[in-house]
Amino acid sequence: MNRLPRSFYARPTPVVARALLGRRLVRILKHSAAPGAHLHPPLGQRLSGRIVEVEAYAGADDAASHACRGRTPRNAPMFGPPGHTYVYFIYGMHWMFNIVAHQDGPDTPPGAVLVRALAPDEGRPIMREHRGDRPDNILTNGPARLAQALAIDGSLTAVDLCTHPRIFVEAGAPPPDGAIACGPRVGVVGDQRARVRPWRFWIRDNSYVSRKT
DNA sequence: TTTCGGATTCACT
DNA sequence: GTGAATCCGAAAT
Repeated sequence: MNRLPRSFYARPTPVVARALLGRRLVRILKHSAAPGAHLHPPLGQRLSGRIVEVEAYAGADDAASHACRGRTPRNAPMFGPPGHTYVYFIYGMHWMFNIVAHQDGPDTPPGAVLVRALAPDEGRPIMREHRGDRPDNILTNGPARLAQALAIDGSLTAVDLCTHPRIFVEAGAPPPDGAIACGPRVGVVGDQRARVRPWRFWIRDNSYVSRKT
């Protein structure tokens, strides 16, 4: 295990977003209670995938960011230390997994990176169960899908990726610059500046990216 | 206390 | 391509 250090997340949000591509998001599930399980170390089932698509949401002047209207109980993690999680519920049924990322300090704007897609790796059979036995090509290509596949919900908001035993990001292998594409974020409507900001980053030609264009 | 709409997905046409 | 599902946070009443 080789977790990304706190300093990785303590940079401008779009910089962190781009740098997260290719890294490995890891989720450790508790073992089901098997006879004699208490005799062994709590290793747990390991699920993981490489991050292939992300979006940055940052600053007081980003109308698409949950933090744009100031701190509330929901978005409080975005105002906290970099390297923590921000998980929220939307559309009455979906969980979105974000990583808090912004420069450290008293007057720096809050920000977070939405993880939109993974290329699934370890624990695929378990992810498939979580996803209702849907085919592998729609296992983790979408923010709500990957949260479901990795069993991520609100209980994992505001936890520290640098120390939490059951969710973290490993250094992995970032793609070459030429393999990275960027463009406007998905589902952002209204405010013109927010709409056109090229803060969605993905690995070019990767089949797990949530949508074309 | 009510209303509104959302960083989405799925089933169906 | 279209509409439904379904809850909660935030703003308005």
